[in-house]
Amino acid sequence: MSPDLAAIGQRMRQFRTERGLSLDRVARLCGVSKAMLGQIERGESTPTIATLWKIASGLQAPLSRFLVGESGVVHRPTSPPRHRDASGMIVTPLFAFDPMLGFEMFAIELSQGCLSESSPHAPGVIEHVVVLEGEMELFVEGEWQTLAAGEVLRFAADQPHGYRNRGRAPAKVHDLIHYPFSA
Amino acid sequence: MSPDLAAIGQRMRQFRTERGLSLDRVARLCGVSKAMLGQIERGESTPTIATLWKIASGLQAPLSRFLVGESGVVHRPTSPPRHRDASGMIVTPLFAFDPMLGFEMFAIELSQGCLSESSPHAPGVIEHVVVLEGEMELFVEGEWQTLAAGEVLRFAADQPHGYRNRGRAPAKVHDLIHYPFSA
DNA sequence: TCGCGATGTGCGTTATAACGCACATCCCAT
DNA sequence: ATGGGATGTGCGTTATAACGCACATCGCGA
Repeated sequence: MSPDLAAIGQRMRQFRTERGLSLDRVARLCGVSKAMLGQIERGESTPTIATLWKIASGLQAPLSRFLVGESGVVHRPTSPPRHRDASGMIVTPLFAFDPMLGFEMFAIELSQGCLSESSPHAPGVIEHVVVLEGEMELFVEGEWQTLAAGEVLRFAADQPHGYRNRGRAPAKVHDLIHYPFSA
Repeated sequence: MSPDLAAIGQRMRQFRTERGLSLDRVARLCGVSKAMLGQIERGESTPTIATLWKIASGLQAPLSRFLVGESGVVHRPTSPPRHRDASGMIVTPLFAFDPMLGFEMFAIELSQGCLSESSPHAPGVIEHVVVLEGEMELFVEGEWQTLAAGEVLRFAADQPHGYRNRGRAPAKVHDLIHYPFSA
């Protein structure tokens, strides 16, 4: 969840040393003092976006090169951050929302007979549903659509929508919610 | 392209007013003083990445929402053509790549004993793996990590990485590949 | 008209990002 | 050893990000 501020310095240092650059050289390349660069790499200072941009620009690297959080770490759903809904939905977060990536992802189990109405999200929000097991129905744009295992549906979630399971077995789905770059 | 630092405040203000939020409300949502938010919106102050992260996270918006401008939304279901790899991987596209969303998503089945080495992708590319059935191993940052069903892993894919299945059953996983917003 | 809540901005203070410079260390070549 | 160049870190100063609070303004209803 947290931006992992300590790690952005480590990525910068790795990026720099990988191409054999000195702090002094980088300082001249991007117009940031090498003392500041050293502090950032050691996690003793969090840069402003202005200086981070100067660094990324001077190194010709995308911003996301330094900003992505928690890379290479396995998330084990040990004790459930698992959260049961009143309507019979069991929601398990898979990937927490990350501002740099713009989406979050859940595993959802729909018990038999479950019905969940969802009020519209913010404008531009898009949901992606992948059915893993069982069968479910999605209310989208005024009508119910049936999805079997292996089928997917992408829809605009800034409208009223809902999920239900009228089958005789629980349904397991993945739900990816993507937040827009513009409304 | 230049970051257009003056415009990031305008985008924040537009984002906020579009959903009828007050500075005070946003301040409480993301833990940043409303005075600071006002200054940022007016371009009188450039935030640190820490506060920008707090803002984006509190507003459930991607960082790139304020760093670059974009527009357009498409929502269409995709049909699944299936594609077998030489190494024993069966790759089924779930969601095709969409430039507006910045990612694509596959369902992958790893047959028993399968081994697939992947050369590095472009800088900033991030993969998200979710194990659905069976067990698999991922080579990330110099070491193999084991993932059981229900476990997930996010890693930087601009480095050498690989997948293999040394279990006795086929493994089913989802793979989401996110491409950075280069600048 | 009066007042009251809500909103956004100005102000003084504190925390800290960023700079320039000097110092310590390491690495070679002599 | 020994000196000199290159590298990374510590230190004092300055610029400014960030905070809390108070003030000005704008509806809106009594």
